[in-house]
Amino acid sequence: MGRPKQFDPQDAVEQAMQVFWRKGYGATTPQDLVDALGIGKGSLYNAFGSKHALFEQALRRYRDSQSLLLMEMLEEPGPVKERLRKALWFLVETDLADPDRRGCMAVNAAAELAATDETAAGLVRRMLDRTEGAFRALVEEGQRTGEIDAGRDARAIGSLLLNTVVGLRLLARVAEGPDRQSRVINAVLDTL
Amino acid sequence: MGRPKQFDPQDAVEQAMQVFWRKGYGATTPQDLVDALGIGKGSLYNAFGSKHALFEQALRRYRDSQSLLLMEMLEEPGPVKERLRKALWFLVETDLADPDRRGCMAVNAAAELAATDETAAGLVRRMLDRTEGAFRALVEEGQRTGEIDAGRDARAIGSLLLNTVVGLRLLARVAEGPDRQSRVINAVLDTL
DNA sequence: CTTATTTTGTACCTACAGTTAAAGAACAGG
DNA sequence: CCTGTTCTTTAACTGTAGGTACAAAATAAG
Repeated sequence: MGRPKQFDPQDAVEQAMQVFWRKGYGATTPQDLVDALGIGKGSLYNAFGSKHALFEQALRRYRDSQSLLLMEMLEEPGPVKERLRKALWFLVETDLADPDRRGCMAVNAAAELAATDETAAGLVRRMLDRTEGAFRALVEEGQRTGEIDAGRDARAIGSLLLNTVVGLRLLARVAEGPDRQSRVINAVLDTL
Repeated sequence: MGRPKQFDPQDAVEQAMQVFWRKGYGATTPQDLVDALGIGKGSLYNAFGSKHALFEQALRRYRDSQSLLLMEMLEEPGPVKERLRKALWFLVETDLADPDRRGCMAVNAAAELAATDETAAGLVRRMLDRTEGAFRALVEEGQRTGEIDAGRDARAIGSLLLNTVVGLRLLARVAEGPDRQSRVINAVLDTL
């Protein structure tokens, strides 16, 4: 019962995610959120409790959408290496095409908050675990098809790929063009 | 002429660097700086002008000290691959041994500020360029000594190494132990 | 010793961050 | 259509960010 909300909480979290992604946690003010969500301050705090709680929901939403995106990229048909190359290129192109150069929200959150916000750190940690696992699974698939030497440590290559992605997305924050990232992708894939 | 400063500006910048490194730019307050530098607010603003100007000096100082450190690591005697392995391990061990898990100040600055602070972004960019150059030079040395296949693109491997370091230092912010980073180092060096 | 110059300490100031309070509005159930 | 509940709006409120102003203090030059 009670008066129904005049906004869609899911949509609000989505908008909040966009703001936090663009400005970071600390630099985002309640006013920024009020403006972006198009609701009053009262509603904001009634619905989400605090800036930090809303950030947590926003980061969760980011995780879910990104995971989905990556899984889709990696599960397309074709040779494993090609899928990897496409996925990495997609990330780099998307990052560089973004006029705000937001990079990866999880990477940014780790850099800004990991030391002081254990909740955020844990969220990012588990996100990285999952991504590493996805890469590892892909490598193992490549080993089954004979595309990748079965003697190599799939887990280590998974870690390498995860680390590469993290690096690429950080570099996107300051990169002037795609050249360096292009070299990174080529160099990594050449070793598989 | 005039009254002499009662503190050493270089030392003050060093202390400021420590604070900015630990807390990030936005989360550092003038009060934090006053406490850490042990000087009054008046002196702070008289000497450095603004929080941002002091941050810039602190980031410059970080760059200089880090560059020196890396160059020293890479110029030690011994096989190129061993030097690389030692240097990467040193970074990871240092990062993980830090109770505050500060990671790399330049990486953190890129994640926090690149979109809004062109000065900081440029500083980080040039720092990355130099680091990449150092790695590339080391690879070329390895190619001259026959330790690394001379047919490979030294510049691309330099980019790969730079990207690896950036990733490792970001991971340090959330890593629970050295395992993942250890796998990354092994996987990268296995490919050289 | 005076003067010009720079530093220091203290006080002060404006703006806003992040949140809470209070009072009314919109529903669902009985 | 009254009641209890939940939402919305407006208005506060505390604390601090980031910085400025000013007078007193410490020097070097002459």
